[in-house]
Amino acid sequence: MPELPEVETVRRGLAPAMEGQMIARAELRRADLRWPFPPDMAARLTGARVVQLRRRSKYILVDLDRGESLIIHLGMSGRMVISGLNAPHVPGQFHFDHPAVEKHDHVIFHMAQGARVTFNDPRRFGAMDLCATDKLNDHPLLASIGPEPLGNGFHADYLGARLAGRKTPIKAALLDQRIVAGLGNIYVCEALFRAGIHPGRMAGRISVSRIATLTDTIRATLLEAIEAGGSSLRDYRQANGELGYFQHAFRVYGREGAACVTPDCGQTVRRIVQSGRSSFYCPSCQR
DNA sequence: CTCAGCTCCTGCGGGC
DNA sequence: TGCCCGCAGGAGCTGA
Repeated sequence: MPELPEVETVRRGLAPAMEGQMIARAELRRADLRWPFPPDMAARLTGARVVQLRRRSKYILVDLDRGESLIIHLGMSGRMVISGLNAPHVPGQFHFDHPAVEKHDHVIFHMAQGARVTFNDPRRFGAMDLCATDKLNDHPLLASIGPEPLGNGFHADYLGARLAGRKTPIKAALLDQRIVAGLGNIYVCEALFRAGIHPGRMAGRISVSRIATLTDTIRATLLEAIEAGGSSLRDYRQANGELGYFQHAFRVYGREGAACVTPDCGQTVRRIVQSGRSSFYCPSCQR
């Protein structure tokens, strides 16, 4: 579920607890998530100071003062919970005591100033790894990821070139992280709806002008969702310290059988399965 | 290279 | 109430 906007919201939410702070102890409550942790991961994190938190695609990058970075992926069910951050002057403040350790709390970062950051992931599709900061671009998980959709490298000419000749449905192409970074099932559905493009349309058969519209709707959809996430941080709605899962109104995702939101459309949102994933769309608005 | 299908994992909801 | 099944899905992997 966490796609680019949710990961970005988590990154922003973690910053007050982690940036500039030392990791007094990294508590690994199991030896692996999707893959085994580096065998010496706890030792390499202990005593390191967090320089800054960055995001690349759906990955959170924790730059440490030792020239290494911790790579974190939330997978599908991964979440971060902050506790014990007693800093009323910090936006997104959380002041409460540490809760009891729960099932699926796999990694706990004990920060030197008392905050605790807990990574909980029932399905364990998440991942963590350590990598030299100046070699991150060569890391196997990051090396082949396409441009950031909110960055300068993502525009109509680029996307048109990458989609040219492709026979795969546009839905699958946009989920391909090598083409564009950070999109998942939800925001692909939403962006295609806004662009008026049917999810089953062959990627290589979309007009130049519609591809330009699509790049715009991808950006707008993501920016709106990030804004909604930022609001949830500001509004203290994440009162339990859990970051990244916020209320957001989707236009088609999860709305099978409901009325299309386009005024006077009158159609009903449909769901189809493409390569094993649900796609939601309006048969009238999307062609 | 491209593309479809399988796989990992657990929680949840529907059907009976 | 309890059991079984299907589904959710990011992304690496395999095989055609």
